[in-house]
Amino acid sequence: MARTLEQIAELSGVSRSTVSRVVNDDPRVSEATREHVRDVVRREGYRPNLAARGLASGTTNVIAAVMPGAVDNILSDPFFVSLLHGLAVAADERDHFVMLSLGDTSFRHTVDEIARQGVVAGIVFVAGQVDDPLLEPLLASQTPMVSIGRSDDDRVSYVDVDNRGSAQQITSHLLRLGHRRVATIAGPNFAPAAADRLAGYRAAIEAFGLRVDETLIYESDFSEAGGRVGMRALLEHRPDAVFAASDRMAAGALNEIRAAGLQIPDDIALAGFDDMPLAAEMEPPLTTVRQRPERLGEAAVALLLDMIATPASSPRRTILPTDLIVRASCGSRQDQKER
Amino acid sequence: MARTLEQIAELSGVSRSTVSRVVNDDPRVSEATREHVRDVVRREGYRPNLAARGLASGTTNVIAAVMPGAVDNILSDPFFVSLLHGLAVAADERDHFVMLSLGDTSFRHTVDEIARQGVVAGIVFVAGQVDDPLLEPLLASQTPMVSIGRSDDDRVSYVDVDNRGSAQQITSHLLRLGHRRVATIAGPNFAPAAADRLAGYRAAIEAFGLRVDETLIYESDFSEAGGRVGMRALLEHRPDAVFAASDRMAAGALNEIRAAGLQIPDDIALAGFDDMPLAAEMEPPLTTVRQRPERLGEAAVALLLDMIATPASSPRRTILPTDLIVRASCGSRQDQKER
DNA sequence: CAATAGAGTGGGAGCGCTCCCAGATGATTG
DNA sequence: CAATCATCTGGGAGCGCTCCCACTCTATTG
Repeated sequence: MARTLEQIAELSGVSRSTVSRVVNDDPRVSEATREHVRDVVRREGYRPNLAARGLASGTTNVIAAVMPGAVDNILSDPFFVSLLHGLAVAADERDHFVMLSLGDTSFRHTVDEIARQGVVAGIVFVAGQVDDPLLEPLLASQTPMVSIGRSDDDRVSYVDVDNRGSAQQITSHLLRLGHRRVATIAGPNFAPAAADRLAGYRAAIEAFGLRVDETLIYESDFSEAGGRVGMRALLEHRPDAVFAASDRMAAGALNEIRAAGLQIPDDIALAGFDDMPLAAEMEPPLTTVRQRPERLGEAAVALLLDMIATPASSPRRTILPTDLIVRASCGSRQDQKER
Repeated sequence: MARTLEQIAELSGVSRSTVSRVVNDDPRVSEATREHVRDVVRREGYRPNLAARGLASGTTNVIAAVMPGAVDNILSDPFFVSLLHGLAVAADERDHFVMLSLGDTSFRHTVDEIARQGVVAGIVFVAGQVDDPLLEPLLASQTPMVSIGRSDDDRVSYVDVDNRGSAQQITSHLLRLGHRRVATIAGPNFAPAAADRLAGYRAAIEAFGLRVDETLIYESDFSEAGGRVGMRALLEHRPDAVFAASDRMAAGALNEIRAAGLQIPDDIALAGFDDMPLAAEMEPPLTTVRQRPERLGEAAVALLLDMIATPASSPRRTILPTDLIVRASCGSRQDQKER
């Protein structure tokens, strides 16, 4: 059924080697031969056998996406889903496959296997937390790896968005609108992104010449429930604005604010992070930071393939920009902008 | 670095063949030899090279998950995410890998590649619609395949939940509670699950001795927005209960009902389908049909590996049960049950 | 006790490809 | 015009495994 290199060679009257060169875009083939072989390849629908190629060359065109941590958290989050999408698209565009390795430590088995032999050309690693226990075995495997999200480990290459800068920007925006008691519902401390956003929040307040009021900081998780809990706690301290570290948290906060009989943005301004579809549909629409997780995925693949193509000892980093999306929830109507 | 079969053979003083037998659990090895070789394998951390194994045996332990259709729709839906999770877990448990092929027709390329050569042992196919255009090439590839969700094509093996029966059950429940003008917001007609749920709805009404009122049926998409639109249209026809074909639609319907100043369940009872986490948290909590997409994923892997192990000409089907989850939104308090 | 059957083991062949070296051909040089 | 070179092509070797056949050895049979 499926043709082999040898058969294509015979059909086009050249040698195995020449067909191989054509298929792999090796320049040392005359234009005429190349064209002819290409025709035959097309006509016969020939595709090289991946296993054979992998065996002979010692590499593959498979990228592993390792997403550890509690799966419920991971996958219910649209962020990861978009990320995965970006990975898949980018990999496809570059003739690579994405192999999935989801889940918690029970997947240790698979991770081992992925890491060990030449199964995959590289790994995209989505760390669940700072110093994820999977990091070490993955690094030890010597397989090229890109982490999604910053890592303190200086052996790790990563792609990330500018969490700190974005958080500072949106917090500054709230301050510039006249809010003074700007609170934040932070993400879990063990997540680098959460720590960075909190740091950005602090930086904005200090840059504005105010002192950070620790009672206006509540650490929670990224979920909607987490946002509700955080908001409930913060309401006691009478903030006039809240920066939630994720849109889902902002949604929870919104419900809580409303339950307290307060108006958004008049009584309390609200801002989120992510710009999930949900954000624009909230009532009022949510001011937030737009990040494009698909871009992260694409960038990760690009970086990874680059690292594979031209190995370097030092890790590489890519930081993606974000956009501040101003909507009604922060109270930045024209008249308010001026006050 | 990585050892080969041959090296393990030498280290344990037996032949390549014997090690291969041990690794592959071939019974034709004496217990003593087996133990000894196992020890060496463990000690050396030996893992067979997948590419070599694939080349020699002509098969792999990779399963492709092909999820076509508009990705935004697919991946924003927790259903697919859970499904993917189930696939990944089940595959891992059975020493298989999941290769991801997301996306629309731009992925045709990858699908081609997956289908053609012996890259994957089998395919789990998530059809976006009836007669998905990807179905034909996938079938033509002769690769064992399991579809998630029913297919009319009698060459297709699939796993599915009992959409029709579940919809009939929940609709009957509404009827038994005393509701007579039971409407439904159906899913898109091209989705088999949507068609089945609608059929179940019709069946329940007829089984109850009523006539189906076509004005009480609104076809929409599975999204929350779709639910809102559908509910808005249905409100004109004064239903006293609504069965939404997904929880997300139910959420949209709920907002719309509330916006119309009506009470749930007193003015209009509401029921959904899926039992997403959201359902229990709605106000009031949503009566719905629980399906476990992870189970679908597991079942698909189980069926697929079964088909690979013992090929049969006729397609196989697995239908998974669902649970009716009664909560407050349908108005089934004790006193109402009796009226 | 020769004939036969099983159980356990070893090694050759080959999966389809890439890599490397060698050869053929024609163009370029002093 | 012989010597050198670049360009293109062909074929051997081998990647690490599985599969098959052959072989040895012990246990069983009439």
